Amino acid sequence: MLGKEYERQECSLARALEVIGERWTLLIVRDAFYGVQRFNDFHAHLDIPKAVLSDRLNGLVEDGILERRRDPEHAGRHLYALTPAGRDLWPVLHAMLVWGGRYREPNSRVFRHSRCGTLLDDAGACPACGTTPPPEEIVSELRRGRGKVRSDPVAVALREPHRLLEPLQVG
Amino acid sequence: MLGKEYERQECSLARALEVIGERWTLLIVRDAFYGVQRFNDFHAHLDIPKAVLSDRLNGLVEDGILERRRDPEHAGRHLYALTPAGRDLWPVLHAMLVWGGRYREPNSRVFRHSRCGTLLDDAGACPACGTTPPPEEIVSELRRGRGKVRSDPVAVALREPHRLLEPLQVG
DNA sequence: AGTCTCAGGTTCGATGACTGAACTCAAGGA
DNA sequence: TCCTTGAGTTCAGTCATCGAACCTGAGACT
Repeated sequence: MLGKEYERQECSLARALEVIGERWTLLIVRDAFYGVQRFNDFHAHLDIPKAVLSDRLNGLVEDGILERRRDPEHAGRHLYALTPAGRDLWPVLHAMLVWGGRYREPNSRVFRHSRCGTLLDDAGACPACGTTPPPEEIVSELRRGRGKVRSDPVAVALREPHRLLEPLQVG
Repeated sequence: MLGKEYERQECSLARALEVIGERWTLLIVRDAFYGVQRFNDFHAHLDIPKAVLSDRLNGLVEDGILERRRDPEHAGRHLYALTPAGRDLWPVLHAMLVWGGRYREPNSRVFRHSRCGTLLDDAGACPACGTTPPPEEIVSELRRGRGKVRSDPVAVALREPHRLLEPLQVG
């Protein structure tokens, strides 16, 4: 995005948008919540040009949203995982998912509290427990009849219910 | 933004980003919550090129986030106001303000429940009332010692506490 | 050793979005 | 009448994004 900064805005919204406001960035963060960790998996699932993906991943690492680690199983490869600051983006993501689901198109996935199996409400809280579960306690599963469009390995792996932040077994 | 769409993503987050994911869009929506209604006021407060502002306002009207009305006091001018769908973006905005305030820079404004004067918590709820007030019941005021940077008429008008969505008296 | 494949990038030209400045146009005031 | 102000539109230059092609290092295969 041309001039991703909004320097003249003295506002924490502007500061947040400088980090997560660029094209593709929030979709990358979403996939990170879904457990995607590898460059190729992001690439396969997002249809994003590799150059842009590389740029965004570097930016997210620099900004402290993602952490880059060496892949212990494959020398020379990396794994990307959300930092605590990145995990704290869950309320933002959830609010956008809810809004989009209400006004654009129902989301293809639903979210349950892993402790009790109850569907989360629009505020991200569990009506049964009366708490707002952190992402580690949220299980995401496909809504019936949806999610058959994409056939990349990540989309296939995500057809099974899956706990957020848990590394996805791809392929 | 080049190809603002994310067609291959079957996800309500992608749908939401197609509407509010472009540069400047969320800052325009923020100002609309602050009561900004006129083209020139958005322009003065955001330092946004007029061509882009015009494009974004048209897009937001098309997408049902803003409503364009004739200005009853000035023939040929317009007023922009949030639709119900636009007002429902408040949780998204608030979540981003909170995240940016925590990890980037404390926000220059704070938010209180107008009924009881209590500061809202990070989830946007009023701890005293136990409810999550809608934007019409939220008063925003400058945090002490902040907000002296900009001197445009909108920034000046916003130095007084102000109820969200209430048209701002500028100039 | 030489070749193949694959993940994870980088490089490249073409296309399209953003920018600031200049321009237009209509309404209202001096 | 001229001037100003609000609300845009137009335009050339700059910059981001796109998709395709290319590169590199690590195993794996022959």
